Amino acid sequence: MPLAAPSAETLGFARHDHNHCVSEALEAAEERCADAGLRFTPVRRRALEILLEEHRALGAYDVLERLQEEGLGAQPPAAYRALDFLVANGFAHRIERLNAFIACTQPGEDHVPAFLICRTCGRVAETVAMPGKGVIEAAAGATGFRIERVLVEAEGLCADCVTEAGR
Amino acid sequence: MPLAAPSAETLGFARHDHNHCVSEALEAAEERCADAGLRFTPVRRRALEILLEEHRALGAYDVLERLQEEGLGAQPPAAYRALDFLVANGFAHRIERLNAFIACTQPGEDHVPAFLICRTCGRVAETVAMPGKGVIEAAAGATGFRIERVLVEAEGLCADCVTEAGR
DNA sequence: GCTTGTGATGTTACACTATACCATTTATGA
DNA sequence: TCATAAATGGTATAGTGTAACATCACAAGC
Ligand SMILES: [Zn+2]
Ligand SMILES: [Zn+2]
Ligand SMILES: [Zn+2]
Ligand SMILES: [Zn+2]
Repeated sequence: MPLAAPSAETLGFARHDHNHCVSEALEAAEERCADAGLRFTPVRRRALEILLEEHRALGAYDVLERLQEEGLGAQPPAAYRALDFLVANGFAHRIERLNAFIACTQPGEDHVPAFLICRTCGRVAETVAMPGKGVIEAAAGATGFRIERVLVEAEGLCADCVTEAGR
Repeated sequence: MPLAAPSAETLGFARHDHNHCVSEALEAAEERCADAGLRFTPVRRRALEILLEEHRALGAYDVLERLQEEGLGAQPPAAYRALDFLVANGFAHRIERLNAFIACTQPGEDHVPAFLICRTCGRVAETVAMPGKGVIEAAAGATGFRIERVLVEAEGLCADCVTEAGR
């Protein structure tokens, strides 16, 4: 590693060794795809890597832009296809509020993701929503609605931005 | 009422007297705007009425189309402005998952709305999310994130569509 | 009445997000 | 090898949302 020092950047809102976390996640994805008989093609791999590099939500066109720089697909469908694959197989999530995508922080584990979105700095943290205990589930049960997927996204200010604003 | 019989249609997923519910909600909105010093203009009133008429989520362009038929604004901004007003003042909600809007079922009351979205028939029911008791709030508190707004949207099959599919 | 400021509306033009569709290539498996 | 399915390339277009500026309506104060 000649120039760039191994960096500790902010993931979600916590610090960690970023280089390590990216490569590890990619390896894990590779392995999981092999096991599941999924094709982890160059475009899909690179798309995931792009999402992992930034720990924030990226729009499909942001991803496309980076893919284009490397000759991996030049049109919107290329990005959407890769992202759809990642979302469908649990490697990434879509943030509806932002029309954007983010790498999953616990791929492979069955979970109901929830997101904390800072409206100032745009960073996003993934956490987990309470499974099966909410009032929503109760209301659904009462009316016979069968829930297949729950989307939870919270907007507000992250700790750093609260401090900024508080001064 | 000459031709159309006073109808009992489906609100969310429950039956009710629809004519009555629309007019009542409009009157209530009128009153609340008067009290709060808000201008409940023709476009805004009609936009709310449109949302109330259908008890489902409508896209901004669906609303625009209906407004156009009556000469109330011909361009997208007209619809978006009216809808923004309704959302900002609690008369309607935006469903992020659908890029659509729906009239609030309990305007005036401070609540965290949650939605049940049927992926087959497209109907949407509003219920309430548990305020302050979820794991999300706990995770937010732990990291110093200050939540300002929470978005909860559940996708699945409504009772009718479950029955359909079950056969 | 007139002025003035604010908020609402009209209008154009454009930016951003997403998909339908068809042709071509690549991998998989009989 | 050949048939099949999956993935990609590419065009075009649909759908969603806003910036920016001009104009209009209204209410408060002179
Ligand atoms: Zn996840
Ligand atoms: Zn922040
Ligand atoms: Zn509501
Ligand atoms: Zn249904």
